[in-house]
Amino acid sequence: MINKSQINLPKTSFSMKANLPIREPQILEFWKKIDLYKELRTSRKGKEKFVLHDGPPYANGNIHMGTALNKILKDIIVKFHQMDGKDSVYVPGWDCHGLPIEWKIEEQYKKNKKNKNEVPIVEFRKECRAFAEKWIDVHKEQFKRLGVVGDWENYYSTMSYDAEAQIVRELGKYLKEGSLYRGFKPVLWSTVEKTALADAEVEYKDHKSDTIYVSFPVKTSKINELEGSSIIIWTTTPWTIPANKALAYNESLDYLLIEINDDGDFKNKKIVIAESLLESVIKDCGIKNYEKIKKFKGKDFKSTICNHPFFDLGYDYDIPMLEARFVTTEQGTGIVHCAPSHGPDDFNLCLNNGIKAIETVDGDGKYTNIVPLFDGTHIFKANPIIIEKLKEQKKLLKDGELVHSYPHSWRSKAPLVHRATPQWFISMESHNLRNKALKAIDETTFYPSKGKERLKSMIETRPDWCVSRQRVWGVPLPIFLNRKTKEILVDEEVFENIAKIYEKEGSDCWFSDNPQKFLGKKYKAEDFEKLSDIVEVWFDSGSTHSFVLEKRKDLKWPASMYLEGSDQHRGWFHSSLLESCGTRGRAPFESILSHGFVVDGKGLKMSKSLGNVIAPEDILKKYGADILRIWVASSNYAEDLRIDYSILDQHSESYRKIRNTFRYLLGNLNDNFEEIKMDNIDIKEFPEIEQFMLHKIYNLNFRFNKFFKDYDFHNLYKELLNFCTVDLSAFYFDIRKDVLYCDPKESKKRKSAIVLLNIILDSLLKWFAPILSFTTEEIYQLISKKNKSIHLEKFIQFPENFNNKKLNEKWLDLIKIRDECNLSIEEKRASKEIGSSLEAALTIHLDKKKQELVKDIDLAEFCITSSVKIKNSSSEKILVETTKADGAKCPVCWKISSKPCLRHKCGLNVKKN
RNA sequence: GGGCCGGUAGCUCAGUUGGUUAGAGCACACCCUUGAUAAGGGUGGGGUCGAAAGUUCGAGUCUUUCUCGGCCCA
Repeated sequence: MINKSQINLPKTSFSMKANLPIREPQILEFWKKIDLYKELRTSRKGKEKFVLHDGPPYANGNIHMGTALNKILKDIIVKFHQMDGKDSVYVPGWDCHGLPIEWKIEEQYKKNKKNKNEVPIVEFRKECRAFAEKWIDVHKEQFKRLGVVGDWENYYSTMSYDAEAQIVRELGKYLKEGSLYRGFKPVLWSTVEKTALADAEVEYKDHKSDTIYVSFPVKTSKINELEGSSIIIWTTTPWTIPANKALAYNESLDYLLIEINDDGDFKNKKIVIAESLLESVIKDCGIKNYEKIKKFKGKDFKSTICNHPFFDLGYDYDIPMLEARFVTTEQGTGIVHCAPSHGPDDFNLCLNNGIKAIETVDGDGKYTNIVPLFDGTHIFKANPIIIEKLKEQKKLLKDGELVHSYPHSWRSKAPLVHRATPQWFISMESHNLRNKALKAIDETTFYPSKGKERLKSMIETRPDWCVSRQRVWGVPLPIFLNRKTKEILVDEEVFENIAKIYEKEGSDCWFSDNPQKFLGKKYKAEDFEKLSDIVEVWFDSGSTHSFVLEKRKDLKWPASMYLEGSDQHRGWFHSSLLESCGTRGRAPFESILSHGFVVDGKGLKMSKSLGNVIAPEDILKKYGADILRIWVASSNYAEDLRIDYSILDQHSESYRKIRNTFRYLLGNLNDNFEEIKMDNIDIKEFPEIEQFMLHKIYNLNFRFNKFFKDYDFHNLYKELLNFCTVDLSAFYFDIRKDVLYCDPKESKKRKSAIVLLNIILDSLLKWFAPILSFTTEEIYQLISKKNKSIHLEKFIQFPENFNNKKLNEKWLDLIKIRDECNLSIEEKRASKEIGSSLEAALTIHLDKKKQELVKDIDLAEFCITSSVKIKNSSSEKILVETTKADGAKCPVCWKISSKPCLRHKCGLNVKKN
């Protein structure tokens, strides 16, 4: 018997078992030790920059799958560009101001029986700041664990003094321009938190509302028949009736005047409703007997004036009927009651008709003293009283209840109301902001392209931007109002003075220090009223481009890319676009990549109640970050991304395949990697199969580049995985085991294979590095003497002469023959005549053309059999016969032959080498 | 309720301007191997392309409706 040491069996210290949860933290330590981020910067100093500007996550709570997906995707892209030779800079950031953190602190107060109102604002804000800082630290570690490389030491935050200062400067620009104005508008208001809410802070869920059909007596009308009749409206907010100022109709609808004959308050009364809603109204109100009096067009309502249902109780003003497109026949009566203080549509309609909104409800949700009868009543307790009063006045046709989708506060879950309040707005029109933004969208590349339309349609229809909030944890609006003239103080010197102060000490002082400090010497504090509103958080994060991209020397403005979840079309993409277009006339990004949401294996969103939530932490513990990174790379981010444990199991199977591909390479190279100078090699000296593999590598790299350019990672990953399984494991590796194990080390054939293995290892390492950040590093540390880290490497440029279309075609035909051989072998295997393919002797019947094809090919080697005989055939069809090979098995190469094995002298005289 | 996006094998994904019998890898089954060995190879089964109707000589691809899911808005 031969000694196993006499053949070249693979040997490597790269273990088959990955043990990622243990190994990855060690690699993180290593990156820390070599200061990878700094090395990356140094290595690309002066090169073209790729700046992926981080959308700041809110510094609150542990990360979830969505955040993990986002950060990994960012990291993959950043690493791709870095390996593409660019200086690919990533500076992570956090969004720190805002209601959720305030709420957390207030919760703590409640727990400790502390009264928030007794705590000075500055102290409260300090606690908010500390809270945000704590979560930034937590996030930082969680993100690093995912393998995300960035400038973690010099992250940005919206609460840094620099940021707060710059936000003041940005607002100053709008104030100076005149597009930031004081308005009085209904905004979504929480009477619990006593604040206006941002769009993103609103949740819609089912709510049971009181519904009422109310009659408004007609005072005067051009339609004679309407005299003495009543207009019927339907509303789900009875408490807005005292604020009613108008009624709205749609001129294109048909309306009916009917007379009710049922007993009750409305006996013999005439009422008006839309024709198409007649059935639903009579059913809803239980009207049994009625008579149609007249049908008329909505436009005939023009100039009709009604009385308020509480006319006799002090509501003796006129209620005009106004035309409005927003009136539909989906629900109600086809006539809508308008309270300009309590609805945006109502507000706009009334404003256009000279009816101003007034403050009918205060911040706590109580009617103000300008509302007769209800002064001091809370609106949420007013419905029964109003219904009672309407009954009393015989103006209530019907009341009921309705469960419908209704806005709620995301924090307190309390129902919200529209309430007219003094707020600060950035106009979409006054200085052409809308048009500037639309143009900027056209100049931006979107991945996937459907994002463009999504953002566009939002910008086209959005109202003016309300940037004020009546809270404390945020950047104070830097506004002084002249006590006499009520004019806004617009003076760049003052804004700059405030900014300078914030840079030094932060914005807390706005609330505590003498206003004179901010006004400087030019103005007297007693002449001005200092605002106490803060800036809404979307303005904060929308300004990150100004205090991060513009301010930092290592970055550039505009960013190469913004990358966030698709919800950010209305969030950060949106606010950043507007802020930047307003101040700089263009978008702060060149491209936008948006990704879908993480859902469970069935496509349902993750929720505690469904019990389908998977935390990144669990995945890291069970699988490791590289598996999670594979999940990210292999999923199509243009749509929602599914995840569950069975999906992760599949991906970890793929990971093992990739890992074993590397193990084969390393084993046969005995961990001695040698970088091949590819321009110097004479590929014609290689056996054809090596040339064919070089062709495959060249073309794979071509597609790789294309996929990378399109950020099409799931197809890119699939190509790489298929290369490992199909082209390497089942083909090249399997065929070449014979040469690698059994041929002498100095043989030309084996040397060629070794060159190929080096090239393949090098290529795979680099292709996979942005995705398998940890595993490729593990391998790189094993074999390379060149750089400190795989991530400092560049992608390989393959020489043109690797590309060989003609050879490729030939080999595709050869593989067809091989497939036929395998089928034939399998038959004999199934009938138990042979086991291993080396026990087979093949006879292949080929026509002349195919014989030409196989002329220089060692088919036995190619099919991994002991022998192949070619026989003439007149048919184009490939016919293969398999018989059991005759003779003895060479103890070295395991081929069976009746003659001595030439390569190894039958193992009897195996050379030591 | 409205707008947008999506539904192709158990899983992740391909499927050009409508044109043969809808593909790949993984998973699965069976077999082989034991010199990549908690690995490797071979073969194979598996799909009413979410549902229905329509346009067409022909539909996974176009139209409509419905359904399920996601995001956004009200």
